[in-house]
Amino acid sequence: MAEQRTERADAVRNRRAVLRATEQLLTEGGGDYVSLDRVAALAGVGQGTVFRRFGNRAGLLQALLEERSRELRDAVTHGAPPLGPGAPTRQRLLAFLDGLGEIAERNAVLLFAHEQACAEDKYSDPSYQFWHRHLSTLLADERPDLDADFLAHALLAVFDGGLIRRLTPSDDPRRFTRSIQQMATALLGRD
Amino acid sequence: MAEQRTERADAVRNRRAVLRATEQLLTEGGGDYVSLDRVAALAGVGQGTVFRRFGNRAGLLQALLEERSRELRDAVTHGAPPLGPGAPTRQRLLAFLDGLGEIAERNAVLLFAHEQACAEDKYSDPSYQFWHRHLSTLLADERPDLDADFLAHALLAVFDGGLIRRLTPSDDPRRFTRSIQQMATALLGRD
DNA sequence: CCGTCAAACGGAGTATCAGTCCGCTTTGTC
DNA sequence: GACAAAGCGGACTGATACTCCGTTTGACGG
Repeated sequence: MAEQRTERADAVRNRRAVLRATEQLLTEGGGDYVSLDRVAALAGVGQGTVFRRFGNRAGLLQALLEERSRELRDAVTHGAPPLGPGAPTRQRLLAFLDGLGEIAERNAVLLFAHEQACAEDKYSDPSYQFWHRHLSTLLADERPDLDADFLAHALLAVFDGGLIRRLTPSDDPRRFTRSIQQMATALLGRD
Repeated sequence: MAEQRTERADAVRNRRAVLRATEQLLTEGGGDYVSLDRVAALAGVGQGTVFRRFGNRAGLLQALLEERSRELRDAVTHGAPPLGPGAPTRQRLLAFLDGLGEIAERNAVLLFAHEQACAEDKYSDPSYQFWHRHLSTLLADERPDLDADFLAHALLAVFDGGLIRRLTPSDDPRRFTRSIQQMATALLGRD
């Protein structure tokens, strides 16, 4: 609970270097290109450092993903409408899908690499659980007659890196988001 | 196109042995336990044989999966209603989800291993494309106003090995199928 | 400014796999 | 039974995730 010692200066420097190296390798050569020795080499650190910091490959990608979705997470809990509390449920839901969709579209490669690395633990990941809880709550509020827990999983399952890559042509980068919003609307019905 | 030579007797024997070995390892120790040298050893063949026959790890799992879904595939194209042609679209769709759901529930581990191994190629897989085409056609027929192509991908995305494992408690083995049927029904609306 | 020590580091080492290669064996056929 | 083609085996390669431990570094009290 209490306070943790301040992170050592070299530790901070290295953590950043590793994340930036990961980003660079990811854009340069895709998910498979991000091997941990390459990351370490490019960041100018030893492999041990990478692992001490991030635990494993999945943790590294996870950290990067979280860095890129922190804003949405905050907006959803403390932000203003339509994302944050206060707005009508249906509107919040569509706004949330828009936000998550944009992140996913812009990070399809990272998302895919993360899914591969996570394997089964994807569902125990705090980030996943957060999105799931949020979605599930909104869905339950709007359609108490349906199985909100399942539907939340189902909607999140569509945020698949590989699928999004297929469904995101460069001339229409928001195609995926539009489609999933349409799907959610159909799911909620006209009411 | 013409005819291919009949498969040599030893080849048949080995192919079967490899598939059976894969099954056994899968149930014994899960997806990660199925390494190709283990499969080869248990089947009593060399690794080369496994690769010549199945191409790679994904191909091996794919073959097993296809073996276990061939029946549904046939029923969908040539079978009697409610799966086959002739029945009302909505009924065919629910019957199809029931069939695919049962296969998925019973083979969640295999499904998961296959997804891991396939990586991105999952979507180019003939089996995937077949299910997608079928679903897409049915959806387009029932709700021409929606994006059937996307919805078919979305529904198939929910057939995720890891998710199904989580959603399939032993005391209620059809939970997943029921939920996805409910979801499809909501999606199609009351009409 | 310096001594101390826990925290952090580096990178060689380990274990495990997917997938290849090529000399040898089996099978089907005439 | 001889021949060619199809198939076989398993050692080998290359890649990669992750570990281990001797060494270095930085924060901090004196």
